[in-house]
Formats: sequence, C-alpha cells, structure tokens
Amino acid sequence: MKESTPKTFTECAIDVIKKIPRGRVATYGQIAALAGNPMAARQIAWILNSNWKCDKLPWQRIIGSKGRISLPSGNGLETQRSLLRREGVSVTNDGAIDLDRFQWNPKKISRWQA
DNA sequence: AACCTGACTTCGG
DNA sequence: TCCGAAGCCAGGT
Repeated sequence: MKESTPKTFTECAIDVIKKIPRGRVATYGQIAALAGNPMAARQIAWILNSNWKCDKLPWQRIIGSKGRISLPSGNGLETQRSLLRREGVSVTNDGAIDLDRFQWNPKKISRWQA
C-alpha cells in the first residue's frame, strides 16, 4: 500500500497550532517542539504566513519566545493584540504577554519550562 | 535543481 | 543590553 502519507513537519505544526486552546498562547519554539523539531521555529513563521490568510489557524496565539508578539506595529501587531485580548489574554501595548499566566502548557511536555 | 527568504531561537562577545 | 552567526523546514523565484 501506499506509505502512510508521512506527515511533514509543517502538517504536524499546523495540527499542533489548531490544538491551542482559546485564551492561551504558545511560542514558536514550543510548537516546533511539539511538531517534532524544537529548532524549526523558523518554519512555524513560514507556516503562519502561508495559512493565516486562507486557513483558520489561530495564528494570533503564536508569539515569540519571550512572550512577546513578533509582528511589527502597524502590520498585524494590533490585530493580534486585539484578538488575544478578546480571548481574555492580557497584552501590553508593546505586545508583551505574561507567559506565566497564558502560555499553553500541554501535559506531554515539560522541557522548556525547566 | 540551486539559492534565498521567512511573524524564530539560542549562544557568544 | 545590543549585535552577529548558526541551525531547522518548506516554498518561491
């Protein structure tokens, strides 16, 4: 039979992103790790770029490693900030988010929290 | 097919 | 604290 469609890292990442609960945020590295490659955070960015406009991925829940929105102001920062606040996430004007309070913490993982 | 880029991350100086 | 370099994956040119 056909080999079972080897899910690419992208597919896995998308799957993970879709699982992010509302009112919670995740970092690129976190998603990358869940997808199987903690260092492929870069790929995550590309995925969002390819899906945020045509897919229903909660791209707004994806933020930088320091709990901060990576989008430049005037180009999505406010949009993301608005969406997050709407979900109950506190975001500063600078785009900073309290990871201690809102970072998605799946039970299967426990490495990045140290 | 090759090279470059991307909402990144992490370490070293 | 700021700057620069290396590393990952997939798509576009």
